[in-house]
Amino acid sequence: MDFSEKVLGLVKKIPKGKVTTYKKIAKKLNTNAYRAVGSALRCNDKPIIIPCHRVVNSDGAVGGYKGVKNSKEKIRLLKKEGIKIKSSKIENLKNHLVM
DNA sequence: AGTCGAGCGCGCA
DNA sequence: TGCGCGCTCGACT
Repeated sequence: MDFSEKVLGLVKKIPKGKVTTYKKIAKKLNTNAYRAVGSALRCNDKPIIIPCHRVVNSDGAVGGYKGVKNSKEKIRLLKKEGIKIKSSKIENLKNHLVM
C-alpha cells in the first residue's frame, strides 16, 4: 500500500484550481506504473481529502472519476475551480499544471 | 490523425 | 499465478 499512500499524499497537496497528471505523479514516485496511479486513486476511499478530480491524463483529457471515464462530474468540478475544459479536454493544461 | 501493443505496480480471484 | 485498470508512448496505417 506504500505506493497508493504516496500517490494519495501527493494528490492531497494539489492546490485548488491546479491539476497534475498521472505521469508526473508516477515520475515523482520513481516508477513508470502510470496505471497504478490511476488504480490507487480509483481505490481511494476518501474523495473528500483526496481531490482525485485534479488529476488528469498527460494530453489534458480528464480521465475518469469515481470509476467512470469522462465523468461529467469531474469536468464540472474542474470548471468550477476556474479550469477551462473543452470536450473533456483541459485547455491551457500547462497553465494549471503543478509539480 | 487515429489505432495498436507493450510496459509498469497493486488488487482481486 | 494471472488478468485488468481513472495511463503513456513509440510504431504503424
